[in-house]
Amino acid sequence: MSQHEVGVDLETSLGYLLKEASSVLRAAMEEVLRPLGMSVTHYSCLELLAQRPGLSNSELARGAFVTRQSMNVLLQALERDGYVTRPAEAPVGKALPTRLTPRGRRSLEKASAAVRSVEMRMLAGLTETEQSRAFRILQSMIRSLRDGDGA
Amino acid sequence: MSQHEVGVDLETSLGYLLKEASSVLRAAMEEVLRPLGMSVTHYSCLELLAQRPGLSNSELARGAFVTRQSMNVLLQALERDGYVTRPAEAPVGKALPTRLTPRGRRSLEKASAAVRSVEMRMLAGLTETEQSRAFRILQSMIRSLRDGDGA
DNA sequence: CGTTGCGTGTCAGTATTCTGACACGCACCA
DNA sequence: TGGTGCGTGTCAGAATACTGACACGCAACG
Repeated sequence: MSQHEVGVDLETSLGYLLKEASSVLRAAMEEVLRPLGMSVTHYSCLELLAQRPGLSNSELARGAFVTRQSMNVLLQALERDGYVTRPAEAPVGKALPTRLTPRGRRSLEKASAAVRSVEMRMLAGLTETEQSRAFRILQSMIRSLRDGDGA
Repeated sequence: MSQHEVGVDLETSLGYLLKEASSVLRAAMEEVLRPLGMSVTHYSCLELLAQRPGLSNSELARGAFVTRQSMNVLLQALERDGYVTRPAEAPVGKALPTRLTPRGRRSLEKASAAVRSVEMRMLAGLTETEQSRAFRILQSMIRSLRDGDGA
């Protein structure tokens, strides 16, 4: 029942392995983020804002792979606790550009270091060449899946 | 602010790319599974049972990357709808070995073909060599993260 | 000028998953 | 014989994310 399968063989499926890797990575991130009182989405939001200041709620949602509704609840909490700021009025359109406060930036520093250590650990057994290959391969997978999206 | 970063550069982070790939793959799977009235976890459970009959609730949960509590609610629904069977009494210990019914097997066939087509699309732009490399690289990442788990 | 399409923020309700906790069965070892 | 550790199934509650829907601002086009 495990050879000449019409379906998907879990032992050799790259899709399954991809999901497993992502799951283990997420768990490892949660582990180091929990002591800092931060969730993965929480961290993702702050990191996105540090690298691309002024992102709107919808853009943050896309970057963190959640819906804008979910990101909005998070942003409201972050704003309430003084980690980010949003203008009361939209400078253009309806999009509210969000920015980190000094407190948010400080909070991110420790988290970012922690996450970076996790990523280093993940890549520990790989050569530079393998890492570049992994990068290109993953990008190819993403592109292939996106292209055939509405086809 | 994007070079010599202490933190994580989203543009070059393998961790971020991994999450993105996983997210896109999940979305693609949901898209082809929805017409069949099946969620990703739903499908994962059936596929696991097809390839490893007699798995317990906890084992299925680990295989599908959810908690046993979540898997249990799913299993109860699947059992109620006649896709799987579980004995009333545990043959040994407390673990209840689960098996697909003919109906479950039939339902899985279409889903498995659909998911397989998604995986084929994902790998369309990759050579055989690249696929083997991807496999080994992902396994290395998983092992590295798991090893340093409780360290 | 109107209207069509697209992206956005937001409200409400639903679903899903998770965390915490308890009791049970088995294996191991003192 | 009794105790300890581990894995399991299950109940209850909370957190989280999602789907659906609405109104608004902007740009493109007739």
